[in-house]
Amino acid sequence: MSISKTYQPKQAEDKWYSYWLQHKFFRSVPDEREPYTIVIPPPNVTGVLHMGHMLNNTIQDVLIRRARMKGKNACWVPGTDHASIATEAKVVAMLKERGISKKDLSRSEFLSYAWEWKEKYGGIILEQLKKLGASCDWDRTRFTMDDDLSDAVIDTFIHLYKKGLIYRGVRMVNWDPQGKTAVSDEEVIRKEVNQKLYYIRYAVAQGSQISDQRSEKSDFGHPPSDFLTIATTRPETIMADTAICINPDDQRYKHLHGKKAMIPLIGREIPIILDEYVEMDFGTGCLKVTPAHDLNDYELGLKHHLPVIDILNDDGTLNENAQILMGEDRFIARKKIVLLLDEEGALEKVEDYKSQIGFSERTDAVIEPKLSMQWFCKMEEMAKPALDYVLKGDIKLIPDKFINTYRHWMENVHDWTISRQLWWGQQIPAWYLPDGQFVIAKNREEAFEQAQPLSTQHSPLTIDDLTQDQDVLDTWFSSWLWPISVFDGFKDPNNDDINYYYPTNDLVTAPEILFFWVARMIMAGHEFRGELPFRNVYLTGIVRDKQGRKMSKSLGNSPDPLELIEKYGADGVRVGMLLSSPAGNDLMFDESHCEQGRNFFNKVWNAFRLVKGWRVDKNLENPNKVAIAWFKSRFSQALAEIENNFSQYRISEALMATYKLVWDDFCAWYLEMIKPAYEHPIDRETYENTIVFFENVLKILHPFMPFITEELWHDEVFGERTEVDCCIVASMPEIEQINTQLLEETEIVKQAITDIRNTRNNKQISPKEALALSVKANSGINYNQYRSIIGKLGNLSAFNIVDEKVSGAVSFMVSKDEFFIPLTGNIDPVAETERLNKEKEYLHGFLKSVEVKLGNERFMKNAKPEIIENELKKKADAETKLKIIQDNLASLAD
RNA sequence: GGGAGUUUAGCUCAGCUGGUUCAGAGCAUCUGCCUUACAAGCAGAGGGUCACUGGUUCGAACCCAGUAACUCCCA
Repeated sequence: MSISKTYQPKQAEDKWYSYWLQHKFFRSVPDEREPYTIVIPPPNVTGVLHMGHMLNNTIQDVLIRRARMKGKNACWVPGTDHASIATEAKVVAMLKERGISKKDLSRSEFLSYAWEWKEKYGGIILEQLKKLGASCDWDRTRFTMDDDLSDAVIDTFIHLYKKGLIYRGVRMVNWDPQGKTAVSDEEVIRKEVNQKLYYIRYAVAQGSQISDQRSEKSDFGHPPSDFLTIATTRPETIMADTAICINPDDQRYKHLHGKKAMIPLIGREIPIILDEYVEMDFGTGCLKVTPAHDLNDYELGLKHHLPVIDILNDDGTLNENAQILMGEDRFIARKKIVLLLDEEGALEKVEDYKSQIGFSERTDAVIEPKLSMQWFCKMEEMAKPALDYVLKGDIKLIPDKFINTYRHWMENVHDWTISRQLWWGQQIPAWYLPDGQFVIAKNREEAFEQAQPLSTQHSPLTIDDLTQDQDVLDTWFSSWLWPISVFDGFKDPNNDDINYYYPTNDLVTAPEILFFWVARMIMAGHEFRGELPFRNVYLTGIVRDKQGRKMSKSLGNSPDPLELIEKYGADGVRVGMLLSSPAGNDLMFDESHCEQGRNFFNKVWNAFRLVKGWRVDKNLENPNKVAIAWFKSRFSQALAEIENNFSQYRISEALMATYKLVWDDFCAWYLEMIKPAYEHPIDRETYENTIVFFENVLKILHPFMPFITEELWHDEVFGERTEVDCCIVASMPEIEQINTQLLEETEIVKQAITDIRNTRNNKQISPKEALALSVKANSGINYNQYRSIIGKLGNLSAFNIVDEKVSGAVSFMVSKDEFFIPLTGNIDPVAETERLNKEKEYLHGFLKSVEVKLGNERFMKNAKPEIIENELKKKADAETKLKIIQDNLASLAD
């Protein structure tokens, strides 16, 4: 069987992915092996694969494949999230395109459109993950609105309600006027925005005696006692003002105590109240208090028992309470009211002003603080044990710098707004009686039973008198159950799956959703199973572009992952994603990383072509015993390093260690050491060892580059393979004995070879021209062992081990050993002397610093013995080298 | 405004308990090679006042304090 000159990723990827599926290698069922479990952070059904997913899922797949090869029962559970706001927005947009308005649809009509949309597009992202090579157990695919998962949501709602952890109340919430729903604090993105600060005059009256200045503009505003000035960024809300507040200590406004002010344009009278909350040096020191439209004002209003006047409709337009500009959008109203105020002479000035404004994560609309009736979940009680898991180290956050952030959040946790004014999602199981009382029940029948005794009506209550709450639950209210619900832990709390797979092992996710999701899963795990949901949380970074900007669709700076796969192969992209992404650090994505990944698999492919081309001659002796022994040791050494990196979740470092082992040690050194001359056969022993090494190389590469490794695994050079003898389920090589002396000596040999090549470079001698080399071994290394390696890689015609210096030769020193290349015609004694003098100078300086250290009484007294010993050794080594150099200088002078 | 983090080669990052004259890797750069596995390559090389200022120590990239710049979270 011949092998093509280059690797064809696309073909191999399709072939092996379906082969793996067909042979159910991703499938996991409980057995006697140790489980290793990851639940996927379910991507939104509306999602298309972006670079963040690529990074996240590559890491998960590396972990899963590695665990599988280490003999664990590896289970990666995939699925999608119903993402209520995002999906509902998508469906509304789709309907709009078809000329249908949501208003004209009943709830069930709308939902049937939504499900239709979900069936059509909801699976796209999972299909895309397959292209990446994700080895999920697809038979276990779940969706957060599957019947069982929805049941779990409703049951937990009821459970928490009964426990007193869920309540209903009027609160100030973040209102998204575009999505027309409340959103949680975590879904509000704050951005700094250039705004205007408007200074507006309010007339002041004695008690309730307000003069009719309103009609006489000329009188307005001259004597300071006649008006006060407030500063606001939101002039359109003045109609909702219910007080003016000043600091009681503010000397400027003592005269206003106990008086009243009048709102311009509408002439409503409001009290002037005193509170230390007001900062005297911000704005004018007079604060307009608008309880309905500002959180702080709302709290101030509660304290001072102020009325609440809400002037906004759900869509952000002004309502009849505003008295003026009714029906206008809040931003248009702002512009118009400024003109009106100016006309009336109530606008003093306008300044530029920068401040933070909240935007909806989902719709990007400016968030409006709004009072509304919502459902809440109490967090404090559940946060406590969830915090302890992390503080005690039962759950590890990687990197651990996130522990602080986590603690800070958990200690200051506030109640969670769980209702959303949407249709797509789990409808809140609250049922209202005609008189406004409500019961919490799983369905209408149960609700009716509970409701009957409560009824205050004269006529008997009928089941149809009940109406269910129109709102649905926050998406995260289903996501937080994910690690339990994917194993049916609610429906059947003692089933084999949940008992076997739960708690899961690792969770790989973005730090942005540490609180949204991770913290709440920990709470849910404790609340509903009395156990943590996972042991390690690997927090990835954000994928950014070269300029450090977050990759996003709107910026258009994100490459299409599928195109990248097309261009560099899935293996190339996987390696590219991992090359530079330590946990918790943002990843500056650069396509050149993928190129590096592609070059890497190309290297592996070509190395394979070399080995595959060899012909074995059984009669040959093995001349490569040292090379083989060296690579064995080196492989184990690297394996230990890789192992150690993985144990600390340093995945990019594990990849780099693998990369260097394969490229440098295996290809550049080992294969070059043993490579037979062109068209010459190889001995059997070397060949067989090399085949085993290659197989081991494929194994350690597999988690990073699953496709090419599987492709090569099945080549005939490895002998017959059964149908299920695949790289994906091969067992990882184990660490064997490491011969440290051999490794150290080989490093010296490699350095000597480099120096030979260097000499060639400097003297412009072709690599093809064989050279003679002599070594005076002062270190005790037996160079006979390395004769063939040095001879081959250095292209030597002779290699002599000598006891005396060779005069008239180019020389170099590695460790303590001296090497000589007789190149009489080529030596420049002046340059050589200069070089040696430089070396001498350096060693003198070095020696001096060591001697100073050793002569320092306090060093000798305080330093650890092994450090002193090391310094003594350094001294001795330097002295030996110095002596050699001096000898060389002397012989040059002859 | 409060809290956290970062700052080491042109770029991306290592540097674990302070101890090889002030330091490593990959990529990029430069020089020479189309040497029948690989130019997506081979062989070499250069490149750093470890952000700044002080302190602790026999000894600091590492510990402490302050300064600056950037990033993130919360208000």
